[in-house]
Order: sequence, then C-alpha cells, then structure tokens
Amino acid sequence: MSVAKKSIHSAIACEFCQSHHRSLFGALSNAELDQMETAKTCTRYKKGQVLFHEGTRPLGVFCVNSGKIKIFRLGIDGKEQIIKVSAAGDLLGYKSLISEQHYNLSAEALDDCVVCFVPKDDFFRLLQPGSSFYMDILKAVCVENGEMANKMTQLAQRSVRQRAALTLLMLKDTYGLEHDQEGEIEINLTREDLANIVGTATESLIRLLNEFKKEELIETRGRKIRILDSKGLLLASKR
Amino acid sequence: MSVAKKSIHSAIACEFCQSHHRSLFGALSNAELDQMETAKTCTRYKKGQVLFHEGTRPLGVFCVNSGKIKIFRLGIDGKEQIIKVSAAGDLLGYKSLISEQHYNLSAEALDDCVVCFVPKDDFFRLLQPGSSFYMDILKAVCVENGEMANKMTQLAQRSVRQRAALTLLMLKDTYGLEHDQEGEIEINLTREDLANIVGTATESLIRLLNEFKKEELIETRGRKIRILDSKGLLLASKR
DNA sequence: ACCTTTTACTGATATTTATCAGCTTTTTGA
DNA sequence: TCAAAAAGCTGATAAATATCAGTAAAAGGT
Repeated sequence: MSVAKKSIHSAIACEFCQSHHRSLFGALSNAELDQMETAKTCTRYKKGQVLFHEGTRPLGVFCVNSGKIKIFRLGIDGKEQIIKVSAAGDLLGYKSLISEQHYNLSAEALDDCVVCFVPKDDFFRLLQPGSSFYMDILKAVCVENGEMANKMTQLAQRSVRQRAALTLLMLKDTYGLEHDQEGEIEINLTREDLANIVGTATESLIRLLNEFKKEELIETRGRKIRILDSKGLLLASKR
Repeated sequence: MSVAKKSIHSAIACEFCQSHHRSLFGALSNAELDQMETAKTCTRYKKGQVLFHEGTRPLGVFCVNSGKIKIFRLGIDGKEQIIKVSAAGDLLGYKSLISEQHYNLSAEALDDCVVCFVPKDDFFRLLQPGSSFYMDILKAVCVENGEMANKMTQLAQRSVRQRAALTLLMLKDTYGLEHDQEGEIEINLTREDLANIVGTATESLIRLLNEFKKEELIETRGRKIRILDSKGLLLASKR
C-alpha cells in the first residue's frame, strides 16, 4: 500500500458526468440532481488510498467518477477477499448506510480515482418514499443478491483454474468499459489482487496465468494482462 | 427426491402464527395483516417437494410456517449449491419478484412443511411507498447482502474442514430454533446435502464428520447429527 | 415388517492446490 | 535516473481434496 494523499477535486457537474448515466443516480430528475450537486464533494484518491474501512461507520455514499476501486473483506490472517472491482458509475457504501450497520467491506483505489461523496442526510433526502430512486435502489440490491448467489456457487464448485478464467472475463467487462478496441483489454492488477479475487494463493494464480499464456488465451507485459481469446477462456471456465 | 403430494392446508391465521414475529411480516399493522390473511393460501409440502424452480417466473412470495427448506442453485453437472436452509418465519422468493427476474434459486422441502403463499399483486399492495414494510424489506436485503459477502470470503479462504465446522454451527442455529434443550441439536440432512452446503464431495464430508466424531465435537445416529461441542467446532472453523 | 432403493461409508489412488525457499524482474519514489 | 522495495516467478515438496470402486447400512414405501 503506497503512501498517497487525498485532495479535493474541482467538482464535476453530475449532469455532465459521463458515468452518471450508468449509475443508480441515472434516473434522478434534474431538480434532484441539482440538489445533490450542491451537497456532494468530489475527491481525487491516489492509488492505494482507502475510501472506507471495514468496521467503521458510514457517513455517506460514494459515486465513482473515474478509476477502479477494489471492494474487499478481510479474511483469515488479514488476507483480502476481493468481492468486486468497482468502476465509473458505481455507487458504494449505500447498503451499509441503509442497513444502519458498520461497513462490512473496505474500498481501496487501484488507480488514481475521482470519486464523489454525498453525505448521509442528503442521500436519505433523495431516498424518499414513493420516489423512483427508492425502487431503483431496492431493485439493484435484489439483483446484486442474485449475482452473489451465483458467485458463491462458482467459488464452491469450480476449480481454481476455472475461477481464474471467469475472473479474467469479469475483469474484461470491468476494464472494457473504456478502451474497447478489438475486444483486447489490458488488466492492470497485482498478481496478489488477482489471486484475492479468485480465492487462491498468488503462486497458484501465476502458474495458471502461464497455462493460459501457453494456450494463447492471454498475453502479458509486465503486470499487464491482455485478453486474446474470450471464447477460449469461457471454455476453460467450464471444462 | 421422493414422490410426494402438495395439499391445501387449513389456513393459519397470521396473527396467531408463531413464526410471524420473526418474519418480515412481523411489523405489519393489524389491518395489513387482515388484508394478507384473505389473500394468502396455506399449503402443506411433503419432503422433497419443490416450491419453486430456478429459471421460472415468480408469481408471489412464500412464508414458511413450519419445516425446513433448502434454497439452492444448480451448478456444474446439476450439482446443487445450497445457499441457505430456511426455517419458520422466512420469506422466500420476494427478491426475484421485486427485481422482476426469473428465480435464480430453487426451493425444496427438506421435511414436511407448511408454507403460506401471497400472490404477487397482494404482496405489492403491502409494499407501498412510505410503508415501514418497504423500508424493512430494503434493510433486510441490504443486511443479507453483507452476509453473502461474508460467506463468499469463507468459501474462498477457508479449508473444507473449516467450512464443514462452520456449516454445522450454522445449522445448529437454524435447527435450534425449536428443540433447544442443552444446546444439543439434531440435524437431519443427507450427507450429500451437507456436502452441497459446504461445497465439497460427499465422501470428503463424511470423512470430516468422522474426524469431528473422533474429536468428540459431534455424535451421529444414522443420518442424524448431534452437536456436542460448539466451542470446539468454532475453534475448528478457524484453525 | 419386509423388500427395494437410496444413502452412507471405506480404502486406494490420482489430482489439485498450498506452502516454502530462493531468485529475478518490475515498480516506485526520492 | 537510480537504488530500494515490492512484486513476480520457479522448482521442490507437502498437504488437502476429489475420484472411483466396492460394500454396508439405513430409509422409505407398500
């Protein structure tokens, strides 16, 4: 974890934020958007910096404008289990806020990021009974729930190799949002982070990447991984 | 899966239902309860019978009155991954209803059960904006989300032995609701079902049960498992 | 209560995955 | 740009877990 500073970033108007369309804030009215506009602060986080920490009390919600953020839970011996990698448009920390619990996950910047923060009270002002936002949130959490059951099944039933293949495909989606030329996407995560998504030892993950490389499913340049053959990976995730 | 029939059960008044206090319906007003009373039907399911099936369209929600129900997802080669075991008071199938998706899980009776069914329209009538029920549902889903992140971490980081210990403790909770004499609870599931909760092969699970037996953490009589030493199991789940 | 079917169990073995140690390369920050 | 630190990689080995085959026991239905 590198030492890095957090700095206030010149505010980005939500209305012109490229990510707001694919966020849960996407369906807000202009009036509501204006309301949030004045409430929010935008912050630049340096790589390695923590947005929030498991066990602490949430004070508001985060909306990712740019960059990637790992969302993880600390397991045995402090080993991180990465639950998801968040990208532009993702809303973070609202579930703990709603359930009035301490964070049960931590969030840490994987790159330099710009993230907006909406304080608790302002968030709840938007979350008024009868608002479509309320229903959107409820739906989103229900959908996410189903996705997690899926992930649980994968963790329980698939081999490490299969999970590694699935992880690369998932990351292709996450990282593919921006540079989508030729379907070849470069993933820039440490091997340890990758292992902590897959749920395996770092050495095992490295060996599997070598296998995939020999099978010409991926290509690596230093830390960077480029996906060459998504179909092949999909096959490897099942067989 | 045994051949079994479903039969209409003489309706149980929600007001006098022992499980309604620990269900999400617990906070409904008397008027709302009456409303549901007329809408619902109570059904007796025989062991092995399916309440709903992954991939089908939800038509309402289920509320467990008595018995145990396994909630699972089909993985590779049709292997079941049991996500949870539901007991009296649990509400089932509402998340798919809300997210307007097909069921992503199946539900099957582990015992003879009595389960009430509230049709979609009536459920949504209760789920009015501004109602406390709405907020209760939202909170519950958020809490469940956190629990699933926890389970994912366990599946990814803990050994099969550790997970087996955790599973027995979890089942102690589920089955302990009723017969709570001396903290010794009998779990009545097939070895295969147990393996499908833990996420391992049936044979591996059986061997682990033998280990636990030798260590005097549990005791078995046929299919039945009795937990003798919860603290010991908790230790085994970490070490 | 009996017979059939299903489930439980055991041993042998193969496979997968983790762990440890040492070395190399890349990244980072001054 | 350069040195230190972190991350990446490799091989050897140990440990955990899955698989297969066969037998024993228990559950379930009539």
